[in-house]
Amino acid sequence: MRYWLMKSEPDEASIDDLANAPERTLPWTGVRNYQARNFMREMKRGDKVLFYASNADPSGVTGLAEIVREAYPDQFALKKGHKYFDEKATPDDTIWVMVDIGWVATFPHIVALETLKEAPGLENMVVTKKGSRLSIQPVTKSEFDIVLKLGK
DNA sequence: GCCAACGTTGGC
DNA sequence: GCCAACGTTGGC
Repeated sequence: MRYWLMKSEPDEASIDDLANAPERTLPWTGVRNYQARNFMREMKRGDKVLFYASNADPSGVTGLAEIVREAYPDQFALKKGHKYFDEKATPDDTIWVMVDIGWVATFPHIVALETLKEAPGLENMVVTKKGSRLSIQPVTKSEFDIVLKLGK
């Protein structure tokens, strides 16, 4: 089992949106970065996800999710006019993929980025590093466990 | 294949 | 809203 961090701006999808969605699952569309896409391709059903709110006040981890459907073609890349349209995508190769995630838990309070930066053991966590813009990041088990504790 | 220009992300 | 840090594009 692997662990991940997935960023979303609250306007796009928040942990509450996930908790209130039908079957408490949401498709994770719109990833248009190759490194992030490649991580999505590695995701397996049951992998755990730290749900991260970016561009928020404050930004931070708001809850837990898990992978309920592994990578499949992101059809929005084919939809002309859609904000996730990519003119290089074809039906045979949409270039981009999405996964479905399921709600697991909403933290009683957000674990702010500042808290993550100060927490012992998270010094090497990708999200705490300067200039880390990647929207999908791998997380180690020990990092995951520390964040879980901070969220309780 | 280099790299300047441009666009985007996301903390602050 | 600013802007640093990145990623991507495209001329050469």
